[in-house]
Amino acid sequence: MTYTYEYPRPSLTVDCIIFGLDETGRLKVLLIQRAKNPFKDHWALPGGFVDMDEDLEAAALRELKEETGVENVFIEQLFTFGTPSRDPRGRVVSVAYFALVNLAEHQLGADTDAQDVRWYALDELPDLAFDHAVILETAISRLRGKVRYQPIGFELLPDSFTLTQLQTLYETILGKDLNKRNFRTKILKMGILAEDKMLRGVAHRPAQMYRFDQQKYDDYLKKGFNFEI
Amino acid sequence: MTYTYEYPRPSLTVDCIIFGLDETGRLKVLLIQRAKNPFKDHWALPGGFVDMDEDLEAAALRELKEETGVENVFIEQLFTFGTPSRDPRGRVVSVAYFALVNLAEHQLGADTDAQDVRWYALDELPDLAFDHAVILETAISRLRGKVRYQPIGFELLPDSFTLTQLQTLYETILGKDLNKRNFRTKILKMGILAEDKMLRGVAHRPAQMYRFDQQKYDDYLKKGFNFEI
DNA sequence: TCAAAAGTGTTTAGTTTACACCCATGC
DNA sequence: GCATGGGTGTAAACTAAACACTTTTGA
Repeated sequence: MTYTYEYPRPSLTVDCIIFGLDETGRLKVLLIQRAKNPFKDHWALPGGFVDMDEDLEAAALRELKEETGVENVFIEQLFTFGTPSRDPRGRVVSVAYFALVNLAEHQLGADTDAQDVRWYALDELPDLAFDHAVILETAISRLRGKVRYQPIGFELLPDSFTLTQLQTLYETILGKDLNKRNFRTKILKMGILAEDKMLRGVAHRPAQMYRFDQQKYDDYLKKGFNFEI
Repeated sequence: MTYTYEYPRPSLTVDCIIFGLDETGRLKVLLIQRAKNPFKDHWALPGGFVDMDEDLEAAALRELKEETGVENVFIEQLFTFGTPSRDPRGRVVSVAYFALVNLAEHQLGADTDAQDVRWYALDELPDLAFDHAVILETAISRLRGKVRYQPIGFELLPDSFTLTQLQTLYETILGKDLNKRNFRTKILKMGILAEDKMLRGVAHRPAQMYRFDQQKYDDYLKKGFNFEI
């Protein structure tokens, strides 16, 4: 079966940039190792062709699940990449989506298109296929921007977390140290955290754990906000 | 001449949302009246099909020029719209771009695809073709967001302008009144404006006019900034 | 008792918000 | 001289930034 058109058409794909935090607080990105040419054996962002009757976002979620096993994530459109030379197979335009997830909550599993799936630390990236290094750079910039006006971090951390964990995450994303006193004051003043149990069994003073309070967060958003840290 | 592929492919288009300020300070958007079906005679955003060897941004600028006569503008990618039902001709995915221009600096001219080209005030919009009302809404939200962390307005106003003009623009975009004293203090403290001549011949105290100082603006950006008004 | 990380007090500088007032012009 | 917008002074409230200190635990 073939498909014929009066004018030429580019192929349309989606790619996913999924960021996760590992146990030690390092920011990682989800990559697959390609099983087919072009770029066989290279690492790449999960993604693939959009079906004819499928929403772009649905295509991204489908490919993500098929190639990596990751599902139930909130994705957000990042940018559309369409430089004519970006794919050796011909003109391929790709709509990129990104998401933040708690790495520990997702089981990885490669399928036929991918030989392997893995979380890579951002400072230990392999060479990436196509223009995926550029796409990833774009996603990192967006993440840095987003953190300034939205309470990122809750998606990345476990349900219950300490303020030090949250601060470390912000420091990782922003790439700079923050003042403990001021960070705590600011975050708590937002009133979007609820106290949870204490973190005990550590060789230092037990930490108060918090959960993200969705109700209070919604109220906070309505008032207009500023997450500048 | 026809083009045959092994798998079906969506069509790819670009659309442009061009905002301009008129003499009286109203925010307007550039629309064309379609000369062809579908949606013949309806008003729509300028746009069209992407050529096979053409960058997305180049396609947007080409279509903009062809359909409206507007050229030499900085466009920025807004979002990609791909709901399967958005175009009655079949699956059409559209990459939307937006720009801010000084309306007075651009001469309008319709071509064959458009019967007419016109600036429409945002509160007097006609029914729009396709999902262009949704695209426009998205662009307005982006504009409101952008104004908070970037010195928008300089593209929209003439080279030389008064602070009241700038304040009125911000009030228009944000949809709320701002305090004159505080607006002036904040904008001037940024140090990105240079004094120009006085605005004379008006029936009130002459106003100091300013120009946007590109050099100082670049310095300001390097330091990190906050355009929250 | 010590190391390690949690958590608090407080001062200072700077920013934001709000309101009231004066200024220069053309008609 | 008055209507019209341009432009300024200043007090009070709030935030941000910096730094030093106390607390609680396990080993």
